[in-house]
Amino acid sequence: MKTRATLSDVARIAGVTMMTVSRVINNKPGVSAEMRQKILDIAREIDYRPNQIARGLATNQTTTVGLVVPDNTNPFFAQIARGVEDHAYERGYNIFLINTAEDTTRELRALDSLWEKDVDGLILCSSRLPNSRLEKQIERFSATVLLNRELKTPMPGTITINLNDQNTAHLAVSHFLSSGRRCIAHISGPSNSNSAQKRLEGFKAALKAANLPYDASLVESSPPDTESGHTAAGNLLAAHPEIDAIFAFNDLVAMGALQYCLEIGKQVPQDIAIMGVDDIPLASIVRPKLTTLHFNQNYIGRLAMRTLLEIVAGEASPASIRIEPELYVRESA
Amino acid sequence: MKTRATLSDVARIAGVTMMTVSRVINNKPGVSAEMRQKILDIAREIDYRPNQIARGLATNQTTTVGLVVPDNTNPFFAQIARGVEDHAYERGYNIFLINTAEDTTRELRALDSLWEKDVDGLILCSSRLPNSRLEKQIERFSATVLLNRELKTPMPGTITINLNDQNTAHLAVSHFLSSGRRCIAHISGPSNSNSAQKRLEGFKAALKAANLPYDASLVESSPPDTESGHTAAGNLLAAHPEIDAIFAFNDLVAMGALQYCLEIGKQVPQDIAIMGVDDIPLASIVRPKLTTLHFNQNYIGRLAMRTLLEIVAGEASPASIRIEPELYVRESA
DNA sequence: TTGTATGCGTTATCAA
DNA sequence: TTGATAACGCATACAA
Repeated sequence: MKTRATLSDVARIAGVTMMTVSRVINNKPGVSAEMRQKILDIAREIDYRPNQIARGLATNQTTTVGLVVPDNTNPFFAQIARGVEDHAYERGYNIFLINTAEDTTRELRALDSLWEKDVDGLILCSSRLPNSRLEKQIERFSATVLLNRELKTPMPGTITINLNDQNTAHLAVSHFLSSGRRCIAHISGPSNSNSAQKRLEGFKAALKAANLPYDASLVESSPPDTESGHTAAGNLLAAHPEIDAIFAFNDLVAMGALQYCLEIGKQVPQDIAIMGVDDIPLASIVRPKLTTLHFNQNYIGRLAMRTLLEIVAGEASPASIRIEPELYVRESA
Repeated sequence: MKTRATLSDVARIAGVTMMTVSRVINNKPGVSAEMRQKILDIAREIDYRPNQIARGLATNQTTTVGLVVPDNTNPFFAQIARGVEDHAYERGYNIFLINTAEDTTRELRALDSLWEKDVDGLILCSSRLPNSRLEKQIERFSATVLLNRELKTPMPGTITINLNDQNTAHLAVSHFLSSGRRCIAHISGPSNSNSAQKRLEGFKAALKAANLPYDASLVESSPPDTESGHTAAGNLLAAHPEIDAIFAFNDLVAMGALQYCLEIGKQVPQDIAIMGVDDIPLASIVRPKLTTLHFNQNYIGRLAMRTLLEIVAGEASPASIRIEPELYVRESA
């Protein structure tokens, strides 16, 4: 590794001070045209690149943001991350990606390390932190976007982006009902997940609105992955063979449920209908193709990054953004 | 956002110089036990965290590494990234994630920005850069791990990790042959991908070893995603309806091919066998379950990070690591 | 065991 | 239009 050129290298060669070099590098006025050109030439010649660490120390801006997700392997968050990174790239930012693995200790350490790294902003997805701790953490960052998590009271410098979980559940139940389903089960997400709670509420509300009773034994909580969905469906159907529809927490879970139903010889959707949430790419690949409540994750990711930069620029006020689902009827329901 | 405490804040309160505080923060000897404890207490009290930007400037170490992938949304790289991040977390490192979208311009900009950010090391996956440019880029980093990419000649401070692509193709063809397939097609990856080229070579070699002729019209190049696999299979089968086996570049492509075959009413694997590569989680979810050449991506990711840190620590010599595939026979072949 | 001086590469504030 | 000086927060070498 050859040692990198610095501002003073350029300055020495050009026979000027670091300041004038700094001015041209940062496109600031106050330098003659010929001097500017000369410096630019030299900089290119010796392959000078500003040291962002030093710049960060001087300006308190790192052109760096933190992205914290439960699991970047989950297609939902993978797509979100891609959207975030795409927009970050366009704006000249770099992103620190950190997984929490649904572990609050790890989440706390993630936030600490981002703070130490002095990121310009934070995008925190599906935080599992209790409110008080969460607020304490967020206060340390000058700009934060909370994804999949609400705040009891607005906080300066933070904007929340949430899926409309209530409506999501409502659309699912309505669709089941309108296609004649009568015994609807729900595989709920992690009980400490905000979305899971909201969707369960929506599920209950939708039943009530249809004058149907709510039976708690038709709801099974599960981690948000395929195997867990598989076993949850097993439990549900063992206790209630009469189930003719399952509303799953997300597509991954729905996938597992679908697989289980197929394994025990059920026809989908004839015998039992299955609906997921998210519309991950997988949903349209599996057979039967998954009916799901679509969210455009790439767009949400970009939106999160864009919003974050607006906060950084001081152009945004505390706000909460709600994203609406769209019902994509495919083959499983 | 409240302003953060600095070393000198702690020092002032403790009534000592920054130096002694620095010593206890970094666990260095030369401080009395009581002083150490007192400073620790104060630091916790005012929630002091070392500013890694400043520390980085002073030490030239940022405890930060860059991870460059074509697409973090591709399950293969998502798993790799997870492995990298998991191990980074354990070692106290943060990772910059950047997508190249298979675009060399974007890849170059990614590497430039990582260099400016002064990362301690670089993990570069599936670089699409021509050799000369690649070498020029790598020289700038003190430690780099190249994944899915070979180097003509070893370079100081860099280690390559590659899948054994030749053997991968060989295992696929052998399995097809031993199960009686006679007309084997290959959906090859991007022509500028190292892996794609090697697998194609292996494919040819395996045919030759079996005394079978190589027919170039049985090979179709395709981007490494599901839709592309779908259309590639379409092209192949339109020209050669007699194809009874397809070796796909990866599971995503295989998935698309599988879907296409099902759509035109072929039975898999009775009429046509399909094999992928990677063993992404999806492979065991889809129906029929995909037979594939398994690689443990999480392990590879961790290995890459571990290896990188060994280079950083000066404990490693230039080397090339080769990962062997394992045939996972499931249902599609 | 503790402190002083200096530097890392850059920007900001004045001055010339 | 350019330059001198200080500052960002911390670590290193050397003294005391």
